[in-house]
Amino acid sequence: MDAQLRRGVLDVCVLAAIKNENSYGYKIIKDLKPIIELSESTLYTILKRLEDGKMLVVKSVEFEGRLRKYYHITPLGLQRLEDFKNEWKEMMSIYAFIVEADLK
Amino acid sequence: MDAQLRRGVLDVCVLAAIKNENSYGYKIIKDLKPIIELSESTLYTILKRLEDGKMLVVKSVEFEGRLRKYYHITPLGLQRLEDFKNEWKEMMSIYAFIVEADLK
DNA sequence: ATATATACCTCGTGATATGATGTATTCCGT
DNA sequence: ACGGAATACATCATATCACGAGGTATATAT
Repeated sequence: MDAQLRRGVLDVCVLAAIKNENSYGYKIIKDLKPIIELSESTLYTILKRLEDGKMLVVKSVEFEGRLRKYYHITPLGLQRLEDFKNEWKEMMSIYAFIVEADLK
Repeated sequence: MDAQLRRGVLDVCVLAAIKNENSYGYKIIKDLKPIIELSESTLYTILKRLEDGKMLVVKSVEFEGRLRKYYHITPLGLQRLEDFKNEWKEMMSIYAFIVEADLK
């Protein structure tokens, strides 16, 4: 898939992945694998950015002797998902224009 | 609209804008205005990139005393539009995942 | 023992959109 | 005749971003 197109949805995919349950890095990658593949370096960059933007909060939990960072979505993160749905409508009309131009 | 989302379609919008008639910078911006707004600096960057990628060719034409650069799409540019349509299908399933997560 | 899976992190690089800025001509209202 | 808006092109610096390469450490399976 086109790199640029990916960028538009990566953040939102990560938010969607933690929406219903607190998850952690390694699990997010595995959960998203059937939808969209992303490397660890990419994910951690995104998680950091989402944290800076206060769209999620992090909680370190001891698990089998090692630390595991659980990510929990915030109201701002939920808002981002809502915004995305509206942005998608705009995207659909742009897509319509492109396909229409293609039919002429 | 989200900046990242834009980036995924800007190139393709420009290609779509010149698909049916040779157009030039200033006109492309005006034509795309109802669909997606972009500044001159953005457009010329994109046009340069598309030219480098051989997705369009440029032809300078004298028009009312000044030079006007007409952009014409190439087979590679048309292919890019086709590819985009396939990529869009992937995007739709990603979107479905995001909305689905939102409903749970 | 060794490899694989789990789990985290950082750094450098290349690609990108955009605002700011510059140049030059034509058109239009007063 | 004058001034500003529209037309038309271009470049540069900046900030943002995904990602590969590399690093650390433990648990589990072969």
